[in-house]
Amino acid sequence: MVTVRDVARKSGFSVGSVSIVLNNAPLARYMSDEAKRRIKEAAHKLGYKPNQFARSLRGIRSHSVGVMVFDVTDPFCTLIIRGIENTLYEQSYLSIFADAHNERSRFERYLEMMLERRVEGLIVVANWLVVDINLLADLERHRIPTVIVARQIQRQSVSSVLVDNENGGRMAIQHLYDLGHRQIAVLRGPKAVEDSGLRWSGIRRFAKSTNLKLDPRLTVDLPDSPDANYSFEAAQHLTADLLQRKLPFTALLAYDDVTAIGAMRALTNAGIRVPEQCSIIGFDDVAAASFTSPALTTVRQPMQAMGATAVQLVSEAIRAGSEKRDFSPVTRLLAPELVVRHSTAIVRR
Amino acid sequence: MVTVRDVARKSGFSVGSVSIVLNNAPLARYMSDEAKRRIKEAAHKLGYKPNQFARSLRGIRSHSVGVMVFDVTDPFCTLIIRGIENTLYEQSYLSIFADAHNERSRFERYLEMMLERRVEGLIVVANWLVVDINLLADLERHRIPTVIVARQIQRQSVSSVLVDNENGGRMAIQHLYDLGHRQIAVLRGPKAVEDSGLRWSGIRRFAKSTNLKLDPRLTVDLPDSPDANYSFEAAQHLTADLLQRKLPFTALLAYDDVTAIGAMRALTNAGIRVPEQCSIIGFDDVAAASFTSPALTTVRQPMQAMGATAVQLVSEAIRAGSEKRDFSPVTRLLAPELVVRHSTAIVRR
DNA sequence: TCCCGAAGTTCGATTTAAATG
DNA sequence: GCATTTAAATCGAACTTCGGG
Repeated sequence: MVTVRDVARKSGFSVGSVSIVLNNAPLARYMSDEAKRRIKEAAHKLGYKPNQFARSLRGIRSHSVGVMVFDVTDPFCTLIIRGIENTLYEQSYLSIFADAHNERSRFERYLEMMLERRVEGLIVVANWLVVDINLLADLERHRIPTVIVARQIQRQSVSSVLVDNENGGRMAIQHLYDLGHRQIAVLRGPKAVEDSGLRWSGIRRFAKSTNLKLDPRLTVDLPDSPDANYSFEAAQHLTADLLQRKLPFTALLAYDDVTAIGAMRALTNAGIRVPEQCSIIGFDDVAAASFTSPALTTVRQPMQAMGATAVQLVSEAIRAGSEKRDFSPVTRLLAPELVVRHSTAIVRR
Repeated sequence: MVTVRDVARKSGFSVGSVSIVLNNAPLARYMSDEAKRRIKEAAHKLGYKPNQFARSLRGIRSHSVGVMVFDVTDPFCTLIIRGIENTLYEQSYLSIFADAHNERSRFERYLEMMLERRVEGLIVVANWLVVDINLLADLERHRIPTVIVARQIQRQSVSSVLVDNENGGRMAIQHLYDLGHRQIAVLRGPKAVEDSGLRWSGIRRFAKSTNLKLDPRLTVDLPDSPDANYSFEAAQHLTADLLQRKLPFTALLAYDDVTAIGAMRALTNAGIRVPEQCSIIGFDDVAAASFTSPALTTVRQPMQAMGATAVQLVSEAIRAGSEKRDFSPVTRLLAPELVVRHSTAIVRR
């Protein structure tokens, strides 16, 4: 292992000078260019890499950010992770990664481990499960910049990044409306999930503004569940039930893509052709959405951008902290985007 | 921050004694039980947590393992990541995570950053892209235990964990054969991907043993590509081409699930019903496989187990290293599993 | 005033050699 | 000499102080 001492010996300067030059410390302006050059050259030749532990021990930056995901298995979050990774990379941060597995105890233990490693910031990807209050209190107790992705939080110290759910809900229903659909079934998400409520209010607002009637008997909720993939089966059953009630509908608006795909399966099984006899629209634009037959029309969440934005927020907050400026947490709502594929069509007359 | 000094003050002993007791060092047997009790109590009361940086600085363990993924976006690797995470968690390791983005330069930079953090071991998830030779040399230069998942490597110092591809290929073809299929199209993976070759040799071996004829005109290769998701489109085109040639086939064996789903789309588009007119079988058992209509029959890779095994191998190697024992790298082949869903059926006469 | 160096201190935990009764 | 405990050195970087030219 090459240390400052080695560089000092090789370059003929003292450890102090080496440290000053290599860190571009204020005192470096008193050093001659020649000295700087020689020191840098020696460092490079020896392949000197400052020991991160020694730096961190001195309370300098740890150059790492904690990334806590609630469920890596959820297809929704892989692109978010890429966005996070990508942007952290650009800013030379390394990420300490943890999959909380939707378990509170894991979350807490990981949080502690991350704090021990002195992460400079924390990004929580809160897919699916409800984040309970105590857990947020945990996040608030420590004083490091925290951003939560895909969930809005009303707290003093935590920023949020998420898609504009209300607007997204509106885009979905409007797309169906524009295609001429008037009898629309809505498969809402679990009641405990806030996203679902927001999307629903976007839907309702649009309906009200256009005098579209949404039959309450055609509006059903997914059950609460800790498993994101379970919603596929649940959606299948709910849709099958819906069909049995013999209430006509020409389109189905689903809470998310997995739900939509489940619904599509139920319709196909019942001999109903998509989109000729029934249109389907999802939400998220998960990878699997383009793999279905027909390919799923959906409202895309800009997941990679969400990840990138999260990193920008923490990194701003970190900078603010180190410069002793204030940084009040913000909520960033990113615009969703309608992706028209082949699961929606003009209504048959 | 509570330090040893605080514990020492509170308990009335010296820092040294505190350290000795709390770490159960050899010298601890000379300390009175009473002293031990009081020290432990004080530490507990103060909520003392040893500073990881200080420990690591002294060359003790860093308690972290690097996890390098070539492409997080690939649905294939999320379950592997979960397996890795899960097992690392059990062993109290924290993971430093990086997404190499299929780029060599990123890989190298991340590798360097990880080494700076003194990761005790390294796990590389080599989905899709070919790992080039130089890169392996990089892995070999440093002396930390390394395991590569999903790729077999003939090197002195790197262990491998992967599915038994050859056997998996055999299982796939045998399933089709058992259903009565004799005219089978095979969509192989890119030539540069070793997995594909191994699966193919399993297929050929089975064919030979049963006198099944595989028409070379029905065997096509996916093009090499840096993007895992591109294979969906490629498979679609290849299958469409195949259909145009008017060579009859009653089943299609695809390199992996994404490929299979692409092929399924092409068949559906051409008005061919799956599985009634053509059976399809995939490989991997990605999440999307159960979402297609009909649900995809496939050969499952035990991805979570692969991740877990990788961790076990590094952790064994780390232990061996710290006890100055030898640990020669091994290759672990995990058994695939046939998952029969609804995309395969008995051949029509 | 400008340029540079030597030496010492700090961070927190571990480990050694040494000192106490 | 023995059982117990402790002071001091160590790890590597960074910053401070003082001092010389």
